[in-house]
Amino acid sequence: MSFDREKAQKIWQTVVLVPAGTVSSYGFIADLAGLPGRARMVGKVMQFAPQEMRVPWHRILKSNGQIAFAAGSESARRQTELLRLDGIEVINNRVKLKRYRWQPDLGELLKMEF
DNA sequence: GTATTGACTTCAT
DNA sequence: AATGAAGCCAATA
Repeated sequence: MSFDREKAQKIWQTVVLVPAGTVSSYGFIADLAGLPGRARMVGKVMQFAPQEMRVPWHRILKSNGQIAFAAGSESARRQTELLRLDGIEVINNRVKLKRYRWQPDLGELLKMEF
């Protein structure tokens, strides 16, 4: 495989920081991971996230709060279920960002400097 | 090697 | 609210 393990690591590591009960977006994660403008790469890399890392992929949504998968698809339903387990309300394949958006503090971000 | 795709985002209609 | 175009770039074909 010709995939960039280093960038992937950084992305996974960033997503792991998203706490239960909150959500974030592909673009924002890309920014935090030092890859501004590369939201698509975040989604790409998620497929390859090793299970032992327990990456909370379901907490990542589009910038407008919608689930990235087509409404009604198998993946969308699974994501919806996981979000509800986190206590997040999902309506019409979308979440209210005003209510659930993750706002990282400096302490959390500093953990990533390694 | 070129071309298309896609777990995206933003701006402009 | 909906739609389209442009930017993005690694993975697939």
